[in-house]
Amino acid sequence: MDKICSNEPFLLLMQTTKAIQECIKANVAKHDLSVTEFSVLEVLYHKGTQTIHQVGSSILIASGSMTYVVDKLVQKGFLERNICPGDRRAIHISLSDKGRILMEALIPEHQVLIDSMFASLDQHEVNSLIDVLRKTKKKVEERSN
Amino acid sequence: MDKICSNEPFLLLMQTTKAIQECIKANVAKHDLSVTEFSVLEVLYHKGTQTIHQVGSSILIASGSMTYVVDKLVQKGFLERNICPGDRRAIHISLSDKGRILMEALIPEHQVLIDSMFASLDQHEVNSLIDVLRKTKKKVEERSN
DNA sequence: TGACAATATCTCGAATTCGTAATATTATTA
DNA sequence: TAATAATATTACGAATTCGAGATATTGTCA
Repeated sequence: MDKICSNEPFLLLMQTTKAIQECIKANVAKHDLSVTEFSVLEVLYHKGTQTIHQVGSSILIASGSMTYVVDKLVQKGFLERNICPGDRRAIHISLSDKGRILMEALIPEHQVLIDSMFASLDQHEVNSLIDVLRKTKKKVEERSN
Repeated sequence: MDKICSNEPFLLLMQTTKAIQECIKANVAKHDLSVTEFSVLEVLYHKGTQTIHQVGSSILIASGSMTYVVDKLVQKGFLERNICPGDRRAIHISLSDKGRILMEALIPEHQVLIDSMFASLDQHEVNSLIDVLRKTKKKVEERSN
């Protein structure tokens, strides 16, 4: 978004994030996945079996969208729906063998990609970035309340 | 996006940007505008009459999406389509009186909002943020080529 | 225990964005 | 100058996301 705005940090923040997201999108697209689909698989890979609701909360996706993306991933054979013992309202989803194999290959690759994006920063710069972003995020979230 | 990822700056960047975008979205929604619609009006406010293609390039929106959003804004009475003298392929868009009045009120308010998001940072921190984001953006863009 | 609130998922329609193809016009080049 | 390439917009279908409502189930409390 090439917004016209005198606030330089704002512009750079938007542009940098957009560039990063494009990069991630292009990367997961190689494996015929959308960013949302990848996020779902990522959560399941790290946390194991979860309910649809739990995953949706993790990646901040509406329930109707979760139904859609879970359908897609089941169609592609990367995950399975199962009954949730103890709560018949909920549905458990977990990686299929195919999904686990995919993610075992993808996760390290993804990590390297993310790390490489910040590889030009020294430790001091990383700490400074973390500090400044925390402050900014806090400020923005205060405003939302 | 509550991604599971050990890279702290990455996570914070995504979360902070998301928080900022939500905030802007909520703010323009008060005036019955989407962020994309606001962006179009913002470009026209600052640059005056532009072709649809020029505005689309500025805010990085596909041509088909531009047709859609321009239709919406014309319906709402905020802008006008006009012939482009000198190039009969192109179409000029510009703020209507109603659109200009809206933006004269909205732009300063928007600027205050954006500035307030970074108000907790001192000059040194702002400079550091700019510097670090520039480096990171450059790094990511290199990767995309 | 029975009524009612809360929760989880799914269905469905609306909104938005993209990409490709079609159309019209302009620019280039042989 | 005629043929071709490039450009600007629109038309249209596909993909994705959201939110409200429907259904089933669980939790709470009088």
